[in-house]
Amino acid sequence: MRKPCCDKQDTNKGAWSKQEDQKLIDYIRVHGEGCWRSLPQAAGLLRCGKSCRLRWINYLRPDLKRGNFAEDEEDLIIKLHALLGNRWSLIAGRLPGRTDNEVKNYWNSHLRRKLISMGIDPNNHRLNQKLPRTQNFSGSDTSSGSKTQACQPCKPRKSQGDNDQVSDAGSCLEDGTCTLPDLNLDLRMNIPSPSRSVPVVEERPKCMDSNITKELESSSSPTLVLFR
DNA sequence: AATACGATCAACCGCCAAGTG
DNA sequence: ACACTTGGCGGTTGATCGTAT
Repeated sequence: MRKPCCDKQDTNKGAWSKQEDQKLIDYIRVHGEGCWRSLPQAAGLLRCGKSCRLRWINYLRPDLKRGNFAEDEEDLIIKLHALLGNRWSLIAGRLPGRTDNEVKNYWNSHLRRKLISMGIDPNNHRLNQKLPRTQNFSGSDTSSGSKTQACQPCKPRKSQGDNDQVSDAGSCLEDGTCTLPDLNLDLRMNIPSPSRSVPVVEERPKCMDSNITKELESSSSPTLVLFR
């Protein structure tokens, strides 16, 4: 039997109140992030540590960029998804100010549909021959362009979740349905001139960045529907 | 105006991997 | 080497809001 992450009976659940937000912000301002398990008690919150972490990362962090996704952000998400599959944290790591949750939600609510409407299978980024594909991506033709075939070389982080997404990986190379685009990926957001502290991806901790870079570099198979 | 329906997004859940003793 | 703890991730759920009927 798995141990719960915290003593559920003493914790609040559901939407956060302003007071709770403020407590969390105040505490992290003083003590910094980390030690999520003990944080709630220390901060005087009746929440489990996981909940605090999520709230901070997805909503309260000062460097979050909220609001609609720009067209270049959309394109980047699609490209990265073609490469990485549902590895939202990695994708979000290339989008300054965006969280994995936000990217995931945006994918599921907007981009998936968009690809489908273009006749592209959002799981493997391959053109679905049966569907019409007369529409431009993103409604305008500025960022859309050559639609090339894609498949997914990504290796799932774990054996479960991604499986269905990547099961098809590489198959397009074999079955010859995919034309080979030149993989012209500039997988980084251009930040015009950040007036302040939007953290650039390089700041992302751990080895994430080097991993993704390696992955991209080693990705010899053209997997993307490119929008350019 | 009321209701139904769909879309969106914040939050939770369960699993996994890394770290530690 | 093993067990346990903790942080992090992706999938899913449910509340809320907007739109159509």
